[in-house]
Order: sequence, then C-alpha cells, then structure tokens
Amino acid sequence: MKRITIYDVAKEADVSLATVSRVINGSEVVREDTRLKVQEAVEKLGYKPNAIAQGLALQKTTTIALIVPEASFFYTGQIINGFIDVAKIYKYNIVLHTTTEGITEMGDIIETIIKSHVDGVVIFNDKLNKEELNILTRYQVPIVVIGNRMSDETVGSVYVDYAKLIYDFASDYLDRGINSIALVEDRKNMAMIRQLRDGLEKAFADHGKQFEHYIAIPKEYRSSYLYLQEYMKTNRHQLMITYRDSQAMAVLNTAKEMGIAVPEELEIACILDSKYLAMARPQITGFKIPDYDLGAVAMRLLTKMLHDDDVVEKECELSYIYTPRKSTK
Amino acid sequence: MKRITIYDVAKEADVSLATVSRVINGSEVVREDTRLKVQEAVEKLGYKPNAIAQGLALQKTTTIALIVPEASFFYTGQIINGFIDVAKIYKYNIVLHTTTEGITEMGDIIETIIKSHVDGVVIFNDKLNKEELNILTRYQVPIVVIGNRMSDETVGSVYVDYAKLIYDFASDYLDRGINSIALVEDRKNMAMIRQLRDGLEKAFADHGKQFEHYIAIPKEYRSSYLYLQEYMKTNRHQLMITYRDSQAMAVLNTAKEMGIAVPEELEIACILDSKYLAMARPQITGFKIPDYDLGAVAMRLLTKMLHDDDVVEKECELSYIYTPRKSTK
DNA sequence: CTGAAAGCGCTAACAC
DNA sequence: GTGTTAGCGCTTTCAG
Repeated sequence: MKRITIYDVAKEADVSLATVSRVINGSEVVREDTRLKVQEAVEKLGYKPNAIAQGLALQKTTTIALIVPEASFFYTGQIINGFIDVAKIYKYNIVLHTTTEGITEMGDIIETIIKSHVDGVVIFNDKLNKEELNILTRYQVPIVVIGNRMSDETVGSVYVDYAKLIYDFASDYLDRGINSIALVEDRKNMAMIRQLRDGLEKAFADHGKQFEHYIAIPKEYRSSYLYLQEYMKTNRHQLMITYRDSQAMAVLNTAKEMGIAVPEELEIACILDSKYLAMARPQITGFKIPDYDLGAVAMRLLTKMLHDDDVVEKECELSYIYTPRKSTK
Repeated sequence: MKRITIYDVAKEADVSLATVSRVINGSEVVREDTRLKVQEAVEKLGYKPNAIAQGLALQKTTTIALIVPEASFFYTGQIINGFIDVAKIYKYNIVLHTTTEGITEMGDIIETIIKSHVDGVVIFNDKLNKEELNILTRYQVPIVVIGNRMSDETVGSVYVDYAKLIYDFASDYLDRGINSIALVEDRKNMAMIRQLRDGLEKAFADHGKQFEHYIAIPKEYRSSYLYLQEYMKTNRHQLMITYRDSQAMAVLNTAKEMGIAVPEELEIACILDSKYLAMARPQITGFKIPDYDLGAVAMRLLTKMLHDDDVVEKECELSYIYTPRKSTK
C-alpha cells in the first residue's frame, strides 16, 4: 500500500493539489462545496499530510529539542512532564536528548539538533558551556536554559535561586548561634552545588564566620550512604543539608543507627523535596522546587520567543517553598 | 545569515552538488583531492546537512517515537534511559509522547506520529487498545509494545510476566499455610494489576482456595497512605503485597504506628523495586524489574525489525530478580 | 475561488 | 569520477 499523497487526494477530489493544500491548512478562500469534496476525498483515502514535506516547504518543523541529563530522572521527569504539557498546547513535538557522561557529548547532540532543524531547544544540564550555546546561536536556534540564569538575544532562562534559598535558610540558623552546618555534595550536579556553596559561604561571611563543612563524597564510594556512615562516626554537626532525598535518608538512617536523635541532636534538611521525604520517620524537611513549572515555564518562554518578536522577559526566576517537617526544630 | 545549503558548498568547492552529497554520505567513489576540496568548503562554510530534506528524499527519518504514560516517572524514566541509550547507538532520534489522562488521547498521538513519518514506534502504556495499533499498522509503522505480550507481522513486544512472578511468590507462602495475603491495587496501572490479580487468583485456586483480599484504594483518597491507615485498623494480614514503593512504605509506616511488628506479624513485599525500598527500616523486599532493559531491549528489537527482513523473535520475556530484604521472613 | 509552477534541500539513477 | 536531472510531498506566489 503506497502511502497516499496530496496528489492522490487532488485527483480523487478532481481539484488541483493547491486546493487540497488550502483545505488542509484551513485557508478561508475555498468555496464550501469544494472544501467538502476535498474533505471527503481525504477521509476516503485516509490521507495524512506528510510533516516532513511540510517542514521542508515551510522551513519550520514545529518540533523542539529538549536536552536533559540522564541522571536523577525523578526530578528530571517532572521537568519533562511540565515541558511536554505545554508543548502539547502549542502543538509542538519534542525530541528528547540525554547527555550520558562519557557516551554522548553535548557537542554531538548540538550537532544533530542543528541538522534536524528544530524550531528551538531547551537545555536542562549542568555541564553547559557557553561555547556550545554559541554554536546553536550561530545557527539561529532559539534557546531556553533551565537551571542557570543567563540570557541574551536568542537565549532565555528559567531558574531557581539556590544561593538565595540556602542563604536565607542558613542565616536563620546562624542568627540563632547554630554554626555547625554541613553541606553534602552531589557530584552529579556540580553547578547546582556550586550555587549552594556560594550561598552558604556568603551566609557565613555575613555572620563574620567561615563555612567549613563541605562533605564531598569520594568517587570510590558506591553510595553516599556508605560514606556518610563513615563520616558521621567522627564528625558531628547541628544541621546537615543534603541535595538529594536519598542523601537525606542516608543521613537519617545513619543517625538512627548511631543513636543520634533527630532533630534534637541533629537537624536534617534536603534541598530537593520529594514524596519520599514525607515517608521517612521522622519526616524530613525540604524545599519544594517547582520542577514541573521549570519545564512548563521554559516551554512557555520558548513559544513566546518563537512567536513574539517584541522583547519579552527573558529571565524567569521561580520560587521554592520551604516545607518544614519533623527533622528540623 | 542565510542557512547554507549543499548548493553553496558545491559552488564554494567548485563541484556539483551530487559530489558534495557523495562526500557527506561517505560514498567511496570520490577522488581524494575532490573529497578534500569539498570537506574544506564544508568546514569553511559551517555546512550541516538538512535532516528534513534528507528525510524527504530518503523516505526515512531515522527517528522513532516513544509513547509513555505521564505517571510514575521514576520507573518510566529508567525505561526511557535504556531506550535512549540504544537508540543512540543506532543514531536514532527519539520523539517523546506522553498520554495524559483526559488531555492527550492516544488517538491524537497516533495521528501526529503517522504524520511525522517516524521509522517506528515504541509504546509503553496500559491504556492500549488493539484498535489504535491497527491504525499504525495500516500505515505500516513498525511497533514494539512494552509491558504487554503481543505480536504479529509488524508488532513486537517486550515484557515481564507479572502473573508468573506473583504466582510463584504467593505459592511459596500458600505452601507454608500462609493464606492471609492481600494485594494493594494501583489505579494508575490497571493492566499490570490485572496480571498480578490473575496470578494471585491462580495461585490460590491451585491451592484449593480463593483469593479475597484485593485492596482497592477508593478514588476519593488523595494518597494511598491515608486509606491504608484506615484499612489496617480493621484488617490484618500475614502478607501484604503492593505494586509501588510508596504503597509499601505507607504500609510499613502504618504498621509501625500501630505497633505491628514487621516482618514478625506482618510481611511486606513490593513488586516494583526501587532504591527507596532499601532505605526504609526495615528494608522492604521487592522484585527488581528490569526497567532499563525493557527500554533497551525494546529499542533493540525495533532496530532488528527495521533492518532485518527475516523473521526474528518478536516476543521478548524479561525476567525479574527476587530481592528479599528485612520485611519478609 | 482555483490552478500552474517554482521552490524547500537533498538523494539517486543515469549520463558523460 | 563527476555532473545532470528527476523526484520526495508540500506550500505559496502569481495568473486567470
């Protein structure tokens, strides 16, 4: 069965292919009865316009590329969900790219994106260097970055100010004289951690102190849990802040094993909130990061950049919600 | 800056566009010096072949569509990861579609998929009726289904036999005279639950008994946790099996609150294993479902169907790994 | 209101 | 070896 084309429809309806094209694109200037004739033919033949050919002719694909890191798919998943939901509204298809450490370099992805002539790209990735964005820009692909604040002519961004988040949080503790605060790193997300560290250091500096307890989990440890067990044998803090839920749970479990009372002796807070935090006992304090919204707003911003020529607000800061639970006093 | 085409390169290198085409496609029959001349021009101009135009000319897009449910993105995320990893190997792009309850009907997705002329589609979705697959088949799009066993000329499938999984698991308990077994449903994944129920019923039947404790969580409950608390006040079982990790944790937490000893008085097992199961205390028994592999094998199967004309094994059953932990005796 | 024809960028016979 | 040319399926002036 040969795939049927606009030409077949034209013949069937006894009109020119130009007319068929007008009908399927909802052009106003077609007489009612010819429209019906065409629609019947379309129906009868089961014709579906070839998006590839349309893309070629129109010089636009109505698809946009989304780049995310392979890791931490739970958080990423929400971003994708938000993203796709609004992409749908605007009828955009989305092609998904993931950057796998060592396997798929960003460069290759950029390359295929350029070749595929997507209308725009949204990038949620830490290992993001300006260089690569510039290549995209050179090929005039509109870009929205998730997670990093940045913008210029063709790039917009949607982000949460993690530095401010942790600055405010820690300052409150420092105000109350609680100084032994530790931050558990996450190698998977260095840029994010960078921000957290900056915020924390600033909070300490503003209190005339210096931040010292940055817990970097050595590469050789398979899970942060194993290392934290080790670490907590010889180190005690009043507040431990982790990036991921799994790290917070590791700290909590270790504390339990060691008979450290949470939150009385040790308080725990996690940056990235998740439902699992609420399932732990005691429930762990977290910050609701608007992951879904990051995706949704990014896509929304992109459509704006695609359609409105006038200047729009290219930097969107989204806010988090502090969600105190039982692991903090 | 006008997007530069094969024609520009041809002019720059002073050859015909056919030659340029040969070079970029690695045709052997080009003389070395012309090849170099062309490559220089490509480099100088920053030329990237237009995949859309190639798609039109070649009648193939090297992209495949992946349909997943929006919900439960953790498990889904792994499938996507596996899927993408092997798609990369074969240089396929992937366009992602999600079926949102009430918002995006499968029908619409099928429609856009047909229009976009992807080379194949992989579907991981419960609400999957044969009807819709047939439409795809009619337009000769090769399909691989994840999760349901089925196949014919143009469709293959990759799945785990949940019925067998739970049959074996429950039988072992029944053999030992443990009959009070309950299954917690999950409304999000009815087809899966159907299988579990079938397996359980069969196990009971084969032991001359009847399975009775199917715990359906009423729609009005926001979280299964709230309902399970309620339920467990008046119902006691020896073994409770849940589908998701969150449900297992809800059962565990409730048991703790009520002073029910796990696993002494109540055993808990979860079908879909996750790292969170290992973080609970006691750690919860689960079955490692090869989610990543489901995605990877599906994509692998699809490429086979795309390239090899000869018959291949169209049904792949993947096996789970029983992972006993502290919540079972 | 409708048709003819010129592309969109690239590939693939078919010549030379 | 390399160039010419006819599509791939659709959109869009430009005539009529």
